Amino acid sequence: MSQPPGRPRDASLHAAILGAVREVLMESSYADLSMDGVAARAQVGKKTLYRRWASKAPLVAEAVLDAYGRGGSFDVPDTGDLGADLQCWLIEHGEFIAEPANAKLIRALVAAAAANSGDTEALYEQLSVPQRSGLVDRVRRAVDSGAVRPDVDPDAIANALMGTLLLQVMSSPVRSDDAAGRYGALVDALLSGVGSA
Amino acid sequence: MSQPPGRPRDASLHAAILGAVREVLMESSYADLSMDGVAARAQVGKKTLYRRWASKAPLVAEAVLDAYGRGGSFDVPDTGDLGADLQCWLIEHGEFIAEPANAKLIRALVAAAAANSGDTEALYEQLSVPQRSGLVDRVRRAVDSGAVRPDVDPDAIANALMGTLLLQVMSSPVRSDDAAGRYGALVDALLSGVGSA
Amino acid sequence: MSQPPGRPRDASLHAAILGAVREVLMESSYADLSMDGVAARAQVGKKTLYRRWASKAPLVAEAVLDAYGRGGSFDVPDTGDLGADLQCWLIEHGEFIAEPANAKLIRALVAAAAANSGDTEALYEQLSVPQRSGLVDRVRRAVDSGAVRPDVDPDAIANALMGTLLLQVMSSPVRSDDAAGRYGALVDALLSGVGSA
Amino acid sequence: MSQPPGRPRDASLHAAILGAVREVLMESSYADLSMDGVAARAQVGKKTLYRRWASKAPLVAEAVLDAYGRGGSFDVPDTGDLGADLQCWLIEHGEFIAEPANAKLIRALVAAAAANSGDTEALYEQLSVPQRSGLVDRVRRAVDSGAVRPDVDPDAIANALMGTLLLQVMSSPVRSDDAAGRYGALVDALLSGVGSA
DNA sequence: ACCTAATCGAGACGGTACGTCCAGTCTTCGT
DNA sequence: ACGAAGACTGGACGTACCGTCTCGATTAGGT
Repeated sequence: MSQPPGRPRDASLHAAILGAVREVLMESSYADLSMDGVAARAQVGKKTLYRRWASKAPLVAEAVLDAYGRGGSFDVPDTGDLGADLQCWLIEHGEFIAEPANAKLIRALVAAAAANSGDTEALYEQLSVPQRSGLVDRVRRAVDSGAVRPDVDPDAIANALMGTLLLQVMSSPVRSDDAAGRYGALVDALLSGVGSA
Repeated sequence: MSQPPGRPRDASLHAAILGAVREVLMESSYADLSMDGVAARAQVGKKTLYRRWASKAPLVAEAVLDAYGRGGSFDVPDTGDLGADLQCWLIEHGEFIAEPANAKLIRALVAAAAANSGDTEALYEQLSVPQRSGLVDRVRRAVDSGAVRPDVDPDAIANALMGTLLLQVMSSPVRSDDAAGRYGALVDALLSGVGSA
Repeated sequence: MSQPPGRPRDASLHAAILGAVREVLMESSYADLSMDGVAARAQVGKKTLYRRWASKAPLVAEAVLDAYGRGGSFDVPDTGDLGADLQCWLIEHGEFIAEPANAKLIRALVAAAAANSGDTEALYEQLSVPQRSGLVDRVRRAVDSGAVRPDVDPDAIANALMGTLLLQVMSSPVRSDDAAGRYGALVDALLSGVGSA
Repeated sequence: MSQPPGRPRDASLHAAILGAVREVLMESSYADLSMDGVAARAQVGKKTLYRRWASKAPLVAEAVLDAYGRGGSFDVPDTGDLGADLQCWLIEHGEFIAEPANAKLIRALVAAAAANSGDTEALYEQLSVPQRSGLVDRVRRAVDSGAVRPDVDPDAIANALMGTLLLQVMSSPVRSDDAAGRYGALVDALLSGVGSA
């Protein structure tokens, strides 16, 4: 289990660089973030950046996902009440993206994914796959316990919830006030249907 | 109704430029699109571009929306059957974004909106506002006719539908096959609820 | 006789750039001169530099030769007295290179010529050919008029004079005081020989 | 005379490094020589380079002077015949620099000296001082022995001879054929004068 | 037929970022 | 302490792009 020859990479730089990326992102945007700027702010040579990340997109992706893993919560609660659990998850994430700094980070990740055609899929899945699987599992458990109809498509539900949040993030500057109220309405509609019963 | 003095703008250039933008976008991505490249491909001087669009973002936006208006349909049908109408709208748009070329265009618009914080709102609203209003109107009409419960939030429904499509377009390369099937499931859940009743 | 299409190059930038190069060169050295620095000082984009010069070496060469053509004198006088004429030429150039600023410029040209193997010949000849031909012509005229022996090699004389100056430039920081006095001694030796006769 | 503690320096590396420097210099130029390249070619760590030489310039200087001391001869012969002795010295050095590989080495040393204003004096003197003192001594001895006129300036003679060689090496690619013939002509002129007697 | 005025293609311009490459230093291991 | 290997900061390299500008040439109205 020997170490490769030469000076090992400084692990502490990783965090410093990702932190610098987040700082820049919060006070400007993906387009305004430059590798030069990150290097300068992190007190790091540009070569160190390119040794660890191939380009701007994966660097931003890691910085954002790192923050999300650090501060955001991924788990879907399971109290037995599916409606309450989904609404709880929705509100939790809604509060996260209501924070302007967090919204900027997510928008930067979307920009990184959308800008370069090669990176779209890879980067996007990093964020969405764990979320989706948490939601799908929760719904599936509700199906298994008989709480919801067996012909319900858990993926469709998960997409609707995540899509609502994504749409919210992208149009956040406007009208984020009443967004929270709609989360309950969405879950109500999904749970009980809109029919005039 | 007099014409301003000087040589009038060549109207045919508009279409040529937007077409060139779409060509570039389809074979690469937003990041790879350069104003120089567009000018060269459209056989146009750069000054002509900046005379008509303030920067890259609105140019891309118009090119994409132009294609959307040309090939996609914005109207939500109203047959009286809300479920069928929403599902029809969803499938129509789903087929549009299933076309890889169209997906690339939409992703370019998302990139343009997400990259520069100043453009996020403006560009995003151009695409989402007409869609949202069409959906909200349709749902509201269903409320008025008593077809659905009066406490339903039309905006929450619209967000869920549009968000599902947005999420779809961003992760399109993977799993676009069974996506269409889920549209019915989503509408079912919204209409009838997931409750095991 | 038509002008090529597009905006023509700004001729006034040429002088501004060459001046900036000379400024940098006088307060530092060839190695310390950077294209970035020149561009910044001349208030010019880097692209403008590379549009006109392929690299640092030819840029420096033109800047130095431009100054030499502007301020230095190339002509060998012809008063009929070969010794006086050569000594005059030698002193004139000696005074030019005694000026520290001028010596720095010449050293920069030498560095430009010596650094890149491809440029050595080309750059060096630009400076030395006109000088050499002036000297050789003058000596040849003296041969023709019978003032000096017909078996004298004008090129050998020219090389000795120019080489003395070149050596002087390269070791100038030390001992430039008594250099002037030696010019007379060299011409004396060449004219009259060192023999004890 | 005690040995310092720790592992002693590997003396064989010195030659290997200098050899690697000369190899690189002969197949490219001073500008194309990098410390990384030298370290790689000599199978040596960069730290080892900087432990022994302060920077690129003195390393190149030692490599070139090492070759000069190895293959060229510095001594001015003293057969009693000053003209023959100077011509012999001139031809010997002329043949050395006529070898393209040697010319490249000398040009690299000139580049090292001319590029950084701090190194100009130091490096240049390393090569020229021993040469000059040999020539000056030889001429002074001729003065003492009465073979030449007492008012002859030995430094002026030495400068003319060394300058001729320096000029030759800098413009070597062109016209190195008849250069050798001119050495005799130069010595003739210096010894006997150019006057038509 | 001239004149004014805005358009057009072409391409130079200043500025900024890109991604690569070096110089010179530092840090790991092994000798 | 010395050795190879290689990560580190700092900064220059040469290229590409953005958005502006400056040419000559064109294309309309108004005189």
